[in-house]
Amino acid sequence: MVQEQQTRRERQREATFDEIVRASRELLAEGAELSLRAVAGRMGMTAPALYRYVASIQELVDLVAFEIDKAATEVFSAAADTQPDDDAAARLVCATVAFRQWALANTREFSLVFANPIADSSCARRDLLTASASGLLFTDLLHDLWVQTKYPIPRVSDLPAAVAEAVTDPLIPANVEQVPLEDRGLIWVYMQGWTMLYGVVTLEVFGHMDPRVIASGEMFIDTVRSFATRIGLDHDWKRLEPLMRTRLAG
Amino acid sequence: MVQEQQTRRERQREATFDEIVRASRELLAEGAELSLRAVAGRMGMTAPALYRYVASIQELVDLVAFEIDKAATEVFSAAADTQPDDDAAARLVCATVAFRQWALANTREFSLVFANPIADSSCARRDLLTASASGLLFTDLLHDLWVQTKYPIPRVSDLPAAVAEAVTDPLIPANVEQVPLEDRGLIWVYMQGWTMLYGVVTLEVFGHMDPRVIASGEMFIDTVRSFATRIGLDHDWKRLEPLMRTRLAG
DNA sequence: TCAGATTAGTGAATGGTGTTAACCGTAAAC
DNA sequence: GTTTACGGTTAACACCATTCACTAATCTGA
Repeated sequence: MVQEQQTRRERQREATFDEIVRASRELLAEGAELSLRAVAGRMGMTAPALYRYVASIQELVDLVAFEIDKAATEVFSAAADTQPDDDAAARLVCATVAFRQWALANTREFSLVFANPIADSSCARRDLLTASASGLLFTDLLHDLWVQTKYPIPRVSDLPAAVAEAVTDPLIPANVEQVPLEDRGLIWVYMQGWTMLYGVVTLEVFGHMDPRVIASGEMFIDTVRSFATRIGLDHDWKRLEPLMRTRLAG
Repeated sequence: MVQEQQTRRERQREATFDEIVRASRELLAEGAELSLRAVAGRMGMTAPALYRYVASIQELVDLVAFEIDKAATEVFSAAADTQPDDDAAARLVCATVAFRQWALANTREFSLVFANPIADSSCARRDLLTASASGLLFTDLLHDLWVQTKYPIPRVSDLPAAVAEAVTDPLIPANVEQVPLEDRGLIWVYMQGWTMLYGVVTLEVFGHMDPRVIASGEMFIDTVRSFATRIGLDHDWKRLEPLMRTRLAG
């Protein structure tokens, strides 16, 4: 279609664009700082040339963060796929563990994607956030579980006004087209879960927690169990906890 | 005592030290970046002079973070003190709300104190963390509540090994000398609460949440309620929630 | 009291950062 | 085939942390 009649220049441009984010991610993975000079140097260019592709270093960071999120989501998704389709609970648990393990193993990447202020509310930034891949994955997993088990969710009419508005017309990542308006309480449950997960993992990544607790992962397990009861998985916990622990160890 | 026979130089040095953190906090409050040049410039000095007082910019940041934490804790403590001594629940709730409001009003300070990686585990850093004033306040408030209501806490013997170790010999801020070994399950409850509180507030501060939910504070309220049930305050929630909402609005 | 040592500051310099401006050759467009 | 736009360059500016050599003031001990 439109893709096919790409001019040579456009293809070239896109290729360098890809190389920019690739070089950036390599730098990050090597533990180096992300800087225009470093990125440019790695591709045999000079720093000012990058301004033909990004308007500022912040835009580059946002771009890279978006790509990292996409790539990490592949990992989480693969973790979920180790479990059968009809076992949504296990799939959710495995993705959650994968998220935590990835965060601890790639702390600078985690900081970039999940601990980066969105304060300035620049349009580009918000758009990227809204399309967050990991957000979509976890809402999907939670939705799948709900379809299978129909755990209790609040009625939209019972939610506070601001929340009702947010779940019926969400800006935050959520594949909500598929879920009918009456069941949007599900989004609220998702937000609750995400808040809890985010809390433990960020605390662990930043090291603001007893190192022995971090190493053991007990607070993470405790948090997941807490949310598990919230979504009616108590009866299943005897099975899910060992699964979690093996996943954490491996 | 020792203080009195301070030599002139020592007094001078301490005064300059205080001025450094004061200037740093002023910069932060004005929304400027914290840099050696800026701090030195504000005090009519040059940047290299600051190396007589701190070994690196990171050490300055840690120092300032420590002082900010101390000052902020005064604010949280004052919020608790608006409630009578025998109403530990209300005191805890008010301090919690104060924490959240302070974090949202002073996001860069919050990031400095609570979203700063402790990765390098430099001794100085760890020591400061262990002496975190806000951590001490919240453990105290939770302890007071427990003394008053004796809400259920896990037995240390029921806790996972790593957790038991962490609560009997804590590195993380906690005034635990006063609480006997059998009751150290309290520390675990504290860690759970802190994790939840940290999760919401950090998510809100970084803007990784629907702006309408942030503005309304509903997720924050929801999280506090969730923890309130955890510490046996369900029966009191009818009273505590309105208190929270007035505090959030004011 | 006075010499020697310690201390708190300076200016200059190094090497790093993001960013802007002027320029230039080459590839695309008409 | 001429013109235009693009993608790169170099040079420069304004920051940043940090180190070094040096100076002037203060403290210390004989």
